[in-house]
Amino acid sequence: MIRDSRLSSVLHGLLHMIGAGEPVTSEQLAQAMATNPVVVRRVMAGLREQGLVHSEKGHGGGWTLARDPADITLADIYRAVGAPTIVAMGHRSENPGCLVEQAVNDALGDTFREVEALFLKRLGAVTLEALARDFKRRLAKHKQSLEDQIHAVK
Amino acid sequence: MIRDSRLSSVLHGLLHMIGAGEPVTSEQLAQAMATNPVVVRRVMAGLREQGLVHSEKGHGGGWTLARDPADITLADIYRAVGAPTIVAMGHRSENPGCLVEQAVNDALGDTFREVEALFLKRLGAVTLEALARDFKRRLAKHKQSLEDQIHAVK
DNA sequence: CCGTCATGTAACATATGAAGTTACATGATC
DNA sequence: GATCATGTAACTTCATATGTTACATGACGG
Repeated sequence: MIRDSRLSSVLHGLLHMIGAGEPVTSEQLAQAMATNPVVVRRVMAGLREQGLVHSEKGHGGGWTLARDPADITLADIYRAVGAPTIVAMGHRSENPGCLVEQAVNDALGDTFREVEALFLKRLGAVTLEALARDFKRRLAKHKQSLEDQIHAVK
Repeated sequence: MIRDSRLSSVLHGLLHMIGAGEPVTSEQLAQAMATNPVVVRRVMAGLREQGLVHSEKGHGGGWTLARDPADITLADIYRAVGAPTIVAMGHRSENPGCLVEQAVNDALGDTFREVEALFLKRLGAVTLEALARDFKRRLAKHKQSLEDQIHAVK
């Protein structure tokens, strides 16, 4: 079962970065990601290794996107956040000789790879830029809705 | 990430059941599944609710298949073992109003459903009977291989 | 019936891994 | 060199899956 709360969390942080025109500190990201600074650094370290973000120390330091958001897809992020294989069964590494698992893997091995490929393909079709645009649209709509409510009360 | 060690474990148990012509006790299944009887009952309870297996108390009691193995697919088992949704992101139930997650779900909601559908479709194409046959084939081959080794030593 | 064997299930214990925390080192800017 | 930020190791929760104990329920065989 795919259940990555980290991907969701990281996206919060990245959208926040796009909004700000300057480096964002781990402290600030921790707010956006509803966690604490050290966890932010830990997670962002993965993205940095993949060349998605850049970090700077000292005054005015913090995190920035290392690439154009239009060149970053959700697949990049998903991989960087650490999802080696999407589908895995049993204790393949523990009992590689188990005949039951051999039979299952023979019957479904291709399926596992196929499902994973489909998932990543779709993730790869969504850029961070597209997501940010959609998010901004929702935000504007949300604000409008709030204002309408205020007017209605008056 | 799909990572169901239970499916693999349950398959061990079910193949064992097919082999035996009589009810198999939780104790015996626990051996086959490398766990203990209570866990077996817990897991098998899910299969029973789906009408895949049947349990009988008392002398000569135990677990039996409730259906022809040719009519049971791995999808049935996967579902019964408890995998409501394969793909899920974030804490949708916690922050249903979160705009970031709304954007992600809008962009990938169909993908999630699609990936899950593909996975279940492939699982649905493999019957327990087919798996059992393949397993037996491997077992025979394995035995043969062992005998060959013995002969070679002589 | 009554003893035995098996499942059914609640309640608790343990283990595993993710997430959070503390502490301190490193490097950059002022 | 004081301050601000990341980098990282070590430790502490926390959640969840799994294992365990204990006992109730029901079935069969005498």
